[in-house]
Amino acid sequence: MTPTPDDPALELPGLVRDRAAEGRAKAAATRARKAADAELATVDPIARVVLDVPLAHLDRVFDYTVRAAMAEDAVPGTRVKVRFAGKDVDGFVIERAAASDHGGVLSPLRRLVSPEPVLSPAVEALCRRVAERYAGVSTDVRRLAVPPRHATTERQPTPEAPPLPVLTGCDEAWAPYPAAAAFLEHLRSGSSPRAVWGAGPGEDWPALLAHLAGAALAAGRGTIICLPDHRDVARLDEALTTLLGEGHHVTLRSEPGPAARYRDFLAVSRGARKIVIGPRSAAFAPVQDLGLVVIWDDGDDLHAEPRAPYPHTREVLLMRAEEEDTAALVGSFSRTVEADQLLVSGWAREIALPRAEIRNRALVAVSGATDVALERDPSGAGARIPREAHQAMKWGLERGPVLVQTPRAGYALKLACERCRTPARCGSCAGPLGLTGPTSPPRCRLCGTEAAGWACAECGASGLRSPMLGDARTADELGRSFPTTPVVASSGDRIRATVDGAPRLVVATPGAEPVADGGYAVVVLLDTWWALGRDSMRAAEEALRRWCNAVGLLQPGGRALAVGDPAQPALQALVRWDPAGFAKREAEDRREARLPPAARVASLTGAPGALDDMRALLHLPEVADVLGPMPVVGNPDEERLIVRVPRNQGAALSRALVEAQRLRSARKLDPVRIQVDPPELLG
DNA sequence: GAGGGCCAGGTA
DNA sequence: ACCTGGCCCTCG
Repeated sequence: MTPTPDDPALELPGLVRDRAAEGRAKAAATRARKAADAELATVDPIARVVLDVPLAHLDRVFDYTVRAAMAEDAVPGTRVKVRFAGKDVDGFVIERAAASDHGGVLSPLRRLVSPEPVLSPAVEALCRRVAERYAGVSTDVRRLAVPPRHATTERQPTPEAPPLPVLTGCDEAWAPYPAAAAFLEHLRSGSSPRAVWGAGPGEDWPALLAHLAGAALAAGRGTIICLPDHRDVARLDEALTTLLGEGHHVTLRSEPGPAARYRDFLAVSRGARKIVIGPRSAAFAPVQDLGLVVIWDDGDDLHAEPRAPYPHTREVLLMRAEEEDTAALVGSFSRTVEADQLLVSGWAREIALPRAEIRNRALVAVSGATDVALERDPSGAGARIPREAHQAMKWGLERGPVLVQTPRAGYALKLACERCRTPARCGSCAGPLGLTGPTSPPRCRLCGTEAAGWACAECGASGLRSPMLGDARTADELGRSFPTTPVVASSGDRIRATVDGAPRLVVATPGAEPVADGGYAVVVLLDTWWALGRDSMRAAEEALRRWCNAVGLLQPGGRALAVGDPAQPALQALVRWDPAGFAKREAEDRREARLPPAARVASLTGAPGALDDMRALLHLPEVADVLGPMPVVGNPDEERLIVRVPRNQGAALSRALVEAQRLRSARKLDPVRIQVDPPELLG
């Protein structure tokens, strides 16, 4: 535009003139804008806005003025665009106010993205509490809570819910649990009972949970039920549809895509649906008149959110129950130490089956896999599936389907020399050899090279044994033992959701068990030693949970047999169907080890230098204990620091961590990842 | 995150 | 007298 002047002095007056003209235009524009700005909303002209910026030091509200044109629509919970530090930033209106306590000049809301209030006050409060407790940024939590906007979907109206059918059968379904009557009564009368529910073996838990949601809805109260995986969600979805018909509940999931996800979310936020089921993210659903929150199988690690700030669904729901004063139910076939803590502290009551009723429902036994049998049959097959197990399967197959739970996927995972038991190695890369099927030769599990003519490097023997057997091998073996019985396998990426009630053998890995129509006649648990031998503090608790979930699939009066060491406490708890008692023992161990839930623990991960200055910025409670720094497995560039406080200092710990993170993020220091009570610390 | 003020220390 | 980099704070 302006030609480059040869002589700056000569051109200077021109520049001055240009500047003056620009200045006048700018001033006029400012005046015009000021005039428009001056027309502010007459009522509550201030909007408090949270910015969609994941920075700890910006995790607070900022005030903006609301122009008259937006006065009606910029309600709490709406998405807006605002000017922040010279840039356009997304945010949510949190509240409207008559005045601001900010000393400086306020900018106006730049744009109302949509008049749809998607962040309800209750959910906003929840996001803040979750962020506080997990020493994270509330923006991260809001992203878990509010799905991305889909404009087309938003323009469509949400169909109203049909009239609620007459509900029957709730009290009958819950009748076996004596304490359930009081829970139901309180739920219906609008108060907020809280319970830990130990479902009995063979329980049709989806039906019972559907009844609870129905009872709440009949009392005008909404329900959220979180379940670990999509198969559990599908089962409950079906039970709810059976009980209530279509149109009373939504299933929040991510699979059907952003449009469907947003449509279902809007159906909830607009109040047209009051029952929400789904995995983790459903815990944040903006259910109106929320009256009940439920978590099923809270020990499943799928309930732990893998994204920052790593909240656990159980904790989110329990916070919600407190904040919104709702009823709460923590249900499962097993019992976590955390659920036990709820009972011990008196926060919740127990809903359980009387012992006599448990005995009516299932007979659980242990069959020892003895060393004698191992000696006799070095392939291990005879010992893995002892005579008692075969007999139990035979008994079951006369009555219906039989489930065989075997802890490992694959065929023979590891091979060793038959004579000297030296692990078999690949000739070209020294990787471990394994079998993938009954007819294919052993292969290297690393490079895939076939090892057809293998001979042991130590002793020269050419025979291989497989000390570790997979579920495919188990299915194979059982197929030979029961030649006329159909055998189906379910594991890994080939999971079968259901089987009918016809007699058959179902071989499945834990968590992949199909649901049998009418329940299994018999459940056999193989290789129980393997699950117990995992290198994890929670190995026994997790093993028992998986066994209980399998035994949970029995038909009434069914039998279960676990193959393993009868002296093992976890197996004894299974035989007595006493996961509650086992959780109490585990709780005692954790208390002694000063681990959650007896303590609150934070894991701080980052570059060594970052951890050093983090420590300098951290003003921990007096009682805190700092462990480490220690190296992080699999990442040589990072170290980890563990900070531990007694449970009642948990809030103080989180506050200190947040404060340090604020300083760090303002100073652009290297990031430190914080995880509060990380599940993998124990596992 | 980006931009700006401020101080310290080095540079012309 | 001036530039540069690190530090720290503000941003509505």
